[in-house]
Amino acid sequence: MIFRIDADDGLAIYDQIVRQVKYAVASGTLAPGEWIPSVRELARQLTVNPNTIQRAYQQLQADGVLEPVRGRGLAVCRTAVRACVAERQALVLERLEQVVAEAVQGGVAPDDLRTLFERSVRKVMRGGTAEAG
Amino acid sequence: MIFRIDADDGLAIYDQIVRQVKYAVASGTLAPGEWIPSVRELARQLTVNPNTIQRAYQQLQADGVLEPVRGRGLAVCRTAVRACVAERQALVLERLEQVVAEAVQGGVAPDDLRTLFERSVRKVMRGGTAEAG
Amino acid sequence: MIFRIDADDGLAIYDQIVRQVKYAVASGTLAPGEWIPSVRELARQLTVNPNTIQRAYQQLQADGVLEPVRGRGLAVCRTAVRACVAERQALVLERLEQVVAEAVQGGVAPDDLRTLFERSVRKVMRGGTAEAG
Amino acid sequence: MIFRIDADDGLAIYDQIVRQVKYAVASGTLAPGEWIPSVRELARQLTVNPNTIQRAYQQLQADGVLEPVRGRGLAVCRTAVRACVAERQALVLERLEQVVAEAVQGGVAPDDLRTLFERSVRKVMRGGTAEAG
DNA sequence: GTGGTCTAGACCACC
DNA sequence: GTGGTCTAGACCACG
Repeated sequence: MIFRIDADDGLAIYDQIVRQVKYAVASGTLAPGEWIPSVRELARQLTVNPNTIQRAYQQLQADGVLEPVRGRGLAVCRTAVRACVAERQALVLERLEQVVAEAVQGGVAPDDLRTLFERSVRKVMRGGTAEAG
Repeated sequence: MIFRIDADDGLAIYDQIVRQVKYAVASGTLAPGEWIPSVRELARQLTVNPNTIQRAYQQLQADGVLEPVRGRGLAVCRTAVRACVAERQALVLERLEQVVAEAVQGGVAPDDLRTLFERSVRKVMRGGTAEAG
Repeated sequence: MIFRIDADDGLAIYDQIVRQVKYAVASGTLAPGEWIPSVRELARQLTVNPNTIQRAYQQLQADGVLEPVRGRGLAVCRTAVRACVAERQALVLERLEQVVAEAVQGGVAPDDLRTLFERSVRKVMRGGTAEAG
Repeated sequence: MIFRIDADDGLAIYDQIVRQVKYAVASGTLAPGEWIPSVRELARQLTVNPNTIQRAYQQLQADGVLEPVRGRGLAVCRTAVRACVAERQALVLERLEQVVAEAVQGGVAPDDLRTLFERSVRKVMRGGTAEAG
């Protein structure tokens, strides 16, 4: 499990962690029943304050993704996968709609938008495969 | 010129105004040389604090989109159109790439992403034309 | 609006605040649209760290009870009352069931339990009216 | 002697054991002079860390409910019954008062509270008898 | 070792 | 002035 934090994301650090954990659960990288890194451990890895991690984990518990096991740590809930997959898709759709809406409203032609979209996909795929392989 | 402010956008109000003015210039809705509403006027229209409008207009001046004319008000710069068009496209592209990157990294298949994208475009086109016409 | 914090409650301070705000909304003491004391103000009143208040308010936002108004403060959501009333009743019922279940399971006779319950009600009513009047 | 541990109780495991032993003594299920299961035995039965059982037994000794017999184990004190009965009743009363106080303070009408209470008793009696018989 | 809570104090953006 | 975020460091209960 490796998380990447981007301080310039605009999104709060704890929120980036929440999102990445949910995505990891949705994509199977983090399986139900598995242990998530301890608060202190992840804080050390990301060189972030433990409180920030704590806050992220707390929200993940409130969202039913993690469950605490007294004195052991935090485990991925067995019921979380479906919700995470659904949420991920809903989130992507929502953000796509927002971008598309603003672009169209701002006078970008739909066909130009499709071109830009394809360019994005290709770029990300290149970057992703290049980075992964 | 009508702007729409969404308090729940997450984006700051003054930023929404800046963006919408630039989009309006890019799409020709706001032509070079035209006058932009006064701070007080727009603040009244949007029921927003005048300071907020002031801040948006300052940013637009700093970005070279508006220029002050002594005793008259603020006019759209004649040189601003090209920059606004470029910026709009760059902005859309940047946001698209971000969404696409996160989706792919989160395990969404490219084809699923295309489906979601097309759904967004159709939805926005429907909503947009319905709302406008 | 006056909140009372009991450090020996066992329940976390921020949780006591959350519960009291919800109860206040449920009972109409805190009306929809009203402003809630600012983070710093309430922290000063209760001589508690602002972060603790902040955390309580954040959870109340997550629960849809409060909504932030940029630069103004936090207001009680207009849709929150029904949910708060229902939650209050559900919570009371849940806790009653828990106490009753443990008592019965622990060998307390139902009639003795009723006596204890009536004694509690009378005591609280006395205390409440005495305190209020 | 069978104890039931509920990890989601909120109450610490060792505390659940302490309470259940006291209740058992109060209701006569566990008679004075009887032996209580050894730390290891009970830990195995409940699949709980032996340290946790140890802690519960220590607390019970401190409360004068159990007494150690060299080389034999822990026995229920002959003087413990009265204290356990009194403590059980006091505990139930205390918790009832707390729930009632919060409910009334939160705006629940006393008569509504009585209805909720009776509903709880009936539900628990049903569940209890159904489960026991 | 684990998570949970709290304090103290700082910085930011927004209105 | 407002809320939002983060750091630093402390203490606690639990296993």
